[in-house]
Amino acid sequence: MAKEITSTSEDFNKWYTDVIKKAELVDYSCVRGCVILRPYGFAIWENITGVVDKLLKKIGVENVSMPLLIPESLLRQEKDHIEGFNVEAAWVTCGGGKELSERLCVRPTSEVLFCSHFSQIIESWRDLPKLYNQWCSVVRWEKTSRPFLRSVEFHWQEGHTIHSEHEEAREFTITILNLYADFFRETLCIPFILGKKTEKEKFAGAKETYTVECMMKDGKALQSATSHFFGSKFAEVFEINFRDKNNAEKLVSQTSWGLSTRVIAAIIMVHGDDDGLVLPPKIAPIQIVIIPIFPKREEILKKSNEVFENLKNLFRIKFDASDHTPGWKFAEYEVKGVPIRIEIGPKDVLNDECVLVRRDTREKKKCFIKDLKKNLDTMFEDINKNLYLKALKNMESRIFKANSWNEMVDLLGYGGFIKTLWCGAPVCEEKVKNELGLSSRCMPLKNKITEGVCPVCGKEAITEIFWGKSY
RNA sequence: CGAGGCGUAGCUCAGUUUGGCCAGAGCGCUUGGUUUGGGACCAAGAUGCCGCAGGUUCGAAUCCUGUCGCCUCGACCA
Repeated sequence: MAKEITSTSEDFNKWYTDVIKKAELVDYSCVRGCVILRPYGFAIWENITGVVDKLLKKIGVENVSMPLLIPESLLRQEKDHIEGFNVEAAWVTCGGGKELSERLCVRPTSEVLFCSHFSQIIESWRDLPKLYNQWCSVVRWEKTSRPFLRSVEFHWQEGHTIHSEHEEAREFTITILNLYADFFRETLCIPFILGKKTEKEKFAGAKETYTVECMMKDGKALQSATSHFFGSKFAEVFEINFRDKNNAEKLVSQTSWGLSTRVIAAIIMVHGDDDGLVLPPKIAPIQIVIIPIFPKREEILKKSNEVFENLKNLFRIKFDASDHTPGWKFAEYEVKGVPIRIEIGPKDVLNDECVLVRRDTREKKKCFIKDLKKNLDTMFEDINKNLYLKALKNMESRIFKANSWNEMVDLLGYGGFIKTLWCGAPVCEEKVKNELGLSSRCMPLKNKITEGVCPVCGKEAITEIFWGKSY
């Protein structure tokens, strides 16, 4: 066996790093915490950005590009914001062989750059809203890093919008959250809990932070996309004001939201199995691979090529005529998570057939070549459905309700989310964190609270909340 | 940043305790041939400043000091 992958049951963390290496998604670079996205890994990201970019443009978001560097004085203007990012900031202190008079921060996020720009270009209510986004990479000096999950440099999109009214901004925060949610469900086949972060867990400088909270196969949580409502918190500091319809001066209301290469970690850990990646068809760099069983036999090569030519404009498809054995290729494309493979061998050529094999279920199916297109379409649909439902089942089976502190303690060993009521007090959240090792994941948007008490302090509860271990 | 583990061939590792026939194995890679419906086989090859820098010693992969990097678990974060 050439490519050994640690099994998920033996060591989930090792399995994860094995998979990303064996599937050739990343390689480690010579800079600590910075990884190289290899062609196959970057292709996944390109497919993700392609879909998300389209969704954003559909609702009127425009792409821009902000500088990589932020002057220290600018970054320091909003107090909560710099506090949140201070420890993980990377600084440029030298340029052109000279010490700089002011340090420049390599952007950890671009709120302040957008703010300072907005303050320049906004004058009238007619200029609003501005719905901006940029695709870029940012740097956060993380102490420990793991590819896709947490790295010093990572790629993402960061959206920044300003609106004339708080209500409109808040609504937009939720619009984006729902856009992310649709993307996770429809494109990535990943289930999630939509919710609001607690004060403790929210973004540095935000008034409210909303999250797409996903559960990995091992029961741990991954905050996979976020959307923040700022109100006028930044607008005040950066003086982003405008004249409203009554000629009164007014501050804008603001949002920001982001989705990073971390979603690739989610894809790996939600769908993957002991044989490697299982990629959702819509973002798989190779959706179909054709494997000829005897690539040197002319009739097989010819038939395979014919199939390839017929499908190549409909799907992202690869024809592998290399001289590896079929068994080697089967395993190789399974590691890489290719959703469907087409086998064409001597028996098939005789009947003008081929064999379709699904990555997610391993199901094999004979198919007449003339019916391929139709069969592939339905198979892709099935795969999409199956991936989502399987992941949903796993998540739901790992959400445990607890009514008391003792029940919470009893549920600790199972791995997953614990759902309780909560009084809203930070001390209770702190206690759960310190004594149970669980952080609050989110307060669900679909809050079904009627009445009850907080299991930590016994006082009246104001919300439902999910607890869990997170990546 | 705290606790632990690890750096030897492209990869996985043996060798380190007890310094000296100790530069090794398997996989991969190259070439040729036979194979091919679940990671094929045979033959012939190529590949190393033993992470890096100092030190101890007649002699260091092996002992000492420093340093860099990686992994796991905490803390912190998307």
